[in-house]
Amino acid sequence: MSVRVRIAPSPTGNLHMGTARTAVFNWLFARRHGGRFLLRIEDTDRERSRQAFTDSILTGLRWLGLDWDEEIVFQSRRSRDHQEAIATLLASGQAYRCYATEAELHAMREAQQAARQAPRYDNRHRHLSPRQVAAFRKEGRHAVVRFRIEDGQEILWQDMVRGPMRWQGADLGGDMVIARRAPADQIGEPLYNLAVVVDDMAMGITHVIRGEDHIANTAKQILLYNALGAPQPSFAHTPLILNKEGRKLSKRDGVTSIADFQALGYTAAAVSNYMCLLGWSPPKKLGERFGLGDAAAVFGFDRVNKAGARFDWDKLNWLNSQVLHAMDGATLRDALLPRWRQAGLDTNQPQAWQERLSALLGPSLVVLEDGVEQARPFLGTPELDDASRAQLQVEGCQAALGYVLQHRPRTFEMSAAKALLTAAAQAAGVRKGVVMKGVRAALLGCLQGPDLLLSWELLHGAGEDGPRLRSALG
RNA sequence: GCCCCCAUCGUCUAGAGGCCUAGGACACCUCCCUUUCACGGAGGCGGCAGGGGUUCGAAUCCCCUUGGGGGUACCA
Repeated sequence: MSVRVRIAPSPTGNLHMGTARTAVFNWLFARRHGGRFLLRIEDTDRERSRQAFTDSILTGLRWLGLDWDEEIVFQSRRSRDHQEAIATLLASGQAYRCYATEAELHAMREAQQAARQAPRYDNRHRHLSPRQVAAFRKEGRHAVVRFRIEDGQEILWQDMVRGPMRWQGADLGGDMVIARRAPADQIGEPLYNLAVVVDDMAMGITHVIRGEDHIANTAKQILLYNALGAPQPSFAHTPLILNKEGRKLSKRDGVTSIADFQALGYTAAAVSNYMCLLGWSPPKKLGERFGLGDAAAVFGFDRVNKAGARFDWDKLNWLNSQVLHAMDGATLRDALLPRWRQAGLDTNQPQAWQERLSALLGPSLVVLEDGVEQARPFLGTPELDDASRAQLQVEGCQAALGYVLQHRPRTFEMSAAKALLTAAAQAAGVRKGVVMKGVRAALLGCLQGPDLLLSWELLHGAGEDGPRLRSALG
């Protein structure tokens, strides 16, 4: 049977790290086995679901390169199937209506808590007599639908990450609600566990790959598969991504949405690479810098860790810088251009010139956004910083700059420029370092940056070196 | 509270009983390259949570302790 997996985010927030990493694992597994990677939007929580979040999820997945294979399934459009399944369970007696009011359930939980017991539904309406039911209905009570969960049973599955798993029915909290409260002659909106199982069945999902936080759901869902007469899929519960404090990464941890990373100037290559590294260890031959395609060729759950993995900015930064350093000028320029525009920098230079600038800046970038500040001295007239101003006041610096300006050749030539700096130092009677720093200050307005001669050459090409040297004098 | 899961350098990890004097990567430190900042290169620091077993032999298997995490919805 061919592999079919899915990622099933709910559009109640932007695509974030945890979901994306789960998507990565699903995608890798599908590609590794020549299977299909599907997408289902779980938008049954009407209160919290937003179209904008659906868009964010699709955009994010595409950006990462996680292409899905079939039409997107929207859970909200599958309510007929859900209702049918619930009706089936109701008809077979595996589910029943519970008329307990919220107040009654609340009181029940209070009592349990007071007695230091685990909160759970006490199955009080599991065996209602027809008379009791009639009484509740006459009262006008609404009802939820509950699925029977026998306390005595044991639920077993072989987890692709964790090995043999075992769960006691008694630890599942009593008969579970599968349909929201509704008038007693109707079936309310389906709840998560029911909808997931029905949809996974309909979509022919063979392997459910999701975060460790779903383990308890898996036990409940296996019961539903059985009740609905469907074979249960394989399960893989991946370790969670943890924040700095070692807790499950959540939206409250600041930068966690994929769009945030993109905005900061992280590349899809680095982000997807890093997500693979959180919890999965690639075989040695792959190294640790690789594309999704390379990873897909060797991916397996045998090398997925069980313990949660802390998110580490340093490592992501390093990966991203590696990606950026390896980019050629043309690619980098295309990536940088929108950011330059956004920052209001002068982008009127010829494309080739911008590409050379990008190539010059490349090795010092960690994120694309760094390319804005670092390009600033080249694009538009720079403001001299304090250190530069001070440098221009250094004994002999002005004389040296004057000499440089005077003897500046029409066409820039590397060795000639180098010789000119030496000559200027001699003429002004200062060390060469003074001249180099002085020229740098005059040209770029700051004392640090890429290679001086290459920077100069670039500015010369833009016709900027003369004016800048001149304005630094005087 | 109850249930479940997990545990190797600061972080991500390799490790399937002898190949381990525990390997790699990031971070950190030093040096080299460079008359700047980076890049790059070469070194260095640093770990099997603790205690019991099993075994000729344990980071690896078992138990306990401790620590951490997840779950406990008419959310997904």
